[in-house]
Amino acid sequence: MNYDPYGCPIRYWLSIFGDKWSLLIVRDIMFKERQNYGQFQSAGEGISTSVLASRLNHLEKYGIISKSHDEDHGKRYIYALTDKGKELAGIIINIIDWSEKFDEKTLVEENFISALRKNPEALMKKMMS
Amino acid sequence: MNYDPYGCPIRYWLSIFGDKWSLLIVRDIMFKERQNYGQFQSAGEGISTSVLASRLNHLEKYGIISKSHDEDHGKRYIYALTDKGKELAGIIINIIDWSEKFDEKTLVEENFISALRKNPEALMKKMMS
DNA sequence: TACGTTACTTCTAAAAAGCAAGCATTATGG
DNA sequence: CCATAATGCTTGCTTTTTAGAAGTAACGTA
Repeated sequence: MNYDPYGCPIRYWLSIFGDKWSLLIVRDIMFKERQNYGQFQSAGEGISTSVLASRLNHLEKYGIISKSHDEDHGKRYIYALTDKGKELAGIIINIIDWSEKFDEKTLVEENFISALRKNPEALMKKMMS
Repeated sequence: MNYDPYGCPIRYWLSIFGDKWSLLIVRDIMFKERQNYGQFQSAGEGISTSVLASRLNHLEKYGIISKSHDEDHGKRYIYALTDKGKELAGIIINIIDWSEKFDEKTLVEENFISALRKNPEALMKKMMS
């Protein structure tokens, strides 16, 4: 049980998601249909605006999210998941599964958990669409 | 597509693994058979000793790793994955899969990747044993 | 052309991480 | 039974990162 230590996939993951906020932004887009700056900020998680700006840049730079003008709304931008970002679904499903299993305080909708454990592939496809 | 915002599983994950080092320690135990302080420290990743000590405490506190005396070796301790820690295998497999797919610089043994994509369940069981 | 909305940037203080050094505990060799 | 070495930390200081409040810039609307 081993793999090449150079170009480690775990380190790559950590270079993008090794902080308290980046994965929450992905979660917000994926599950909560948040898509612009104000929505991320007022999500109640308490991210400071300076860190939010830097995380959005970071995620865009690494190709996880895209940024485009919202035609109908002044200076507003729309942040969305790229394909690379959507394909985080598999990881996120596993995180949800694991947390639900080991943390008493974690609450996940029963529908979601049973879908996850019965047919994860189908759930993933739904999440990525 | 939604789940209850309270007791969020992603936040639980981040409370344990939302930093640059914790997941690397798990990787070291899982794949590199490292199991004591000196081995983690000299792994070449550059973790500072004070942070290493705090991360090991943290992981132990959250039930990811266990700490026991090495009977044969002076003051040495053995750090090992608990069941909860071993069950991170599913998440880690997905991270490896994703990184390999999207990062050119990431290198994973071909055997591992093909095992992962052909029969992830079997690989997981192997990893957890 | 003033005003609200949105998306940031800037500044300062607090917290965390990095780094070098030192200390404590447990063998081990003389 | 005392000096030495190996291991696992702890401590104190410096540097980097984050938090929080405030301010600015771009855009559309009245």
